[in-house]
Amino acid sequence: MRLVIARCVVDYVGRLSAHLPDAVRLIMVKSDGCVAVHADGGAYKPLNWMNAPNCFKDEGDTWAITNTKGEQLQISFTEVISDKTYELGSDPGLQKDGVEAHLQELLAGAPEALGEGFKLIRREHQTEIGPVDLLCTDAEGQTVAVEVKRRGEMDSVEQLSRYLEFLQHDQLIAPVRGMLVAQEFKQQAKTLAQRRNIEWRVVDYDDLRGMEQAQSRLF
Amino acid sequence: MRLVIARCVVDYVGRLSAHLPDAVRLIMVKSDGCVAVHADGGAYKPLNWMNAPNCFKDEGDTWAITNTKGEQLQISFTEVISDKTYELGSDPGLQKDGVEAHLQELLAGAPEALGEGFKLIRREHQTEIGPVDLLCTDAEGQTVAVEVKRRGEMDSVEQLSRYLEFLQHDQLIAPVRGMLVAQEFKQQAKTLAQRRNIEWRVVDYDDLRGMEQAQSRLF
DNA sequence: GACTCTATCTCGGTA
DNA sequence: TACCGAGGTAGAGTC
Repeated sequence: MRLVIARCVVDYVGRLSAHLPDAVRLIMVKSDGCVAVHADGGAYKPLNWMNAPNCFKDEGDTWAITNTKGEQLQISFTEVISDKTYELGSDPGLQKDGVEAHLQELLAGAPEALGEGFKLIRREHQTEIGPVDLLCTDAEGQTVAVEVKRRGEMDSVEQLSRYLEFLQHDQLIAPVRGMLVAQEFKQQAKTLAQRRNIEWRVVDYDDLRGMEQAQSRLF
Repeated sequence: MRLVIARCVVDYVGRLSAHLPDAVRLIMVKSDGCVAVHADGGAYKPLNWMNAPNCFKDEGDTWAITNTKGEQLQISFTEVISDKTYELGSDPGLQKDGVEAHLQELLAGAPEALGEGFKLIRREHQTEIGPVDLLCTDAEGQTVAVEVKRRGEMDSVEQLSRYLEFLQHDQLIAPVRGMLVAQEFKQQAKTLAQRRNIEWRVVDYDDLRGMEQAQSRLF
């Protein structure tokens, strides 16, 4: 990784045009070739950047970095204060826990957490406008389309509404109930769900984990 | 700005849990107190971070950074390779050109780009649930609610649908046509728009600029 | 402070 | 490759 502290002017032309007047900044060049220009503030997002893969041209006091789509980042240096390169080696990578995918996985393994007699038909059921997280049947054998979220907000209700709109026209599946499942809900989401005749249910991540472990001990 | 190159283990506990095994990384601390942990690859997004404002506790070989929501980032150093601080000064900031606001501006100045005989009634027409980008009349004098986007996606169709729902109940305005305008559209957005009886139209940014310039030369 | 919407979103998955 | 959806989305603007 190359770290350059320098006074510079930066221009980006691509999906939009952006210009940075002359000032001292950090320019980070990673070993995969991506470049980021950071100011000393403003969270982790750089002011300007160019992802890998790209073509890097060093013209002395100006760098011209172009990607395959023709977008270009140009950095003109007026004063280089520091220029150092470090060997970092490869990174073992980030391990995440507690995202939506895990919640969906746990629910697929324990559909009865959604309601008594619930059985899983399939995960990621494809429709014309995207995949429904879980397709189940309830105790009466009626189909239930389930949308799983970490937090239930308005757009979750709309997403499920869209799916239902299409599923109700699928003769193999209709009629369908809609159910929104999340660890917490915003009041607005509950209100909208009720108006749309969509059920909502709070599930607890740790409880589900417990159920899964209890089940795995049974077999 | 403080730049530390170090072998370290990182843990984040907050909205999710994330763990980084021991490896050499760059830790960037900006003057506003935000912290970012970068690997030597993977675009500009850090592996882990904590935005400002936060409480930074240096316990020697471990940093504990906590924000007001109780989320915590913990960095344990096993070997510090470099630790340097630079004065960057304040940044004049980024100047952008070519975002949605400009597209809306150009269309407001050239409504005929939306269809023959189109005339602008007003921009940012307020409804109970938010502003409609452009309100126009078509050649027949019927009102058209126009939503402007850089890219037309499903969310855009939903947004316009919501507005139309309210506008159709406004006796001064109804009946209203809905039109989605963008530089490009996703297929699913087109499908959903068609189902909702919403028109969609591709416009070209450079063409619009040309129209505007041609018009300004006329007067 | 809460809500809404944009973003050179980024990033990972999948067809 | 393109498309789709999640995100510790972040960040800006509005109310």
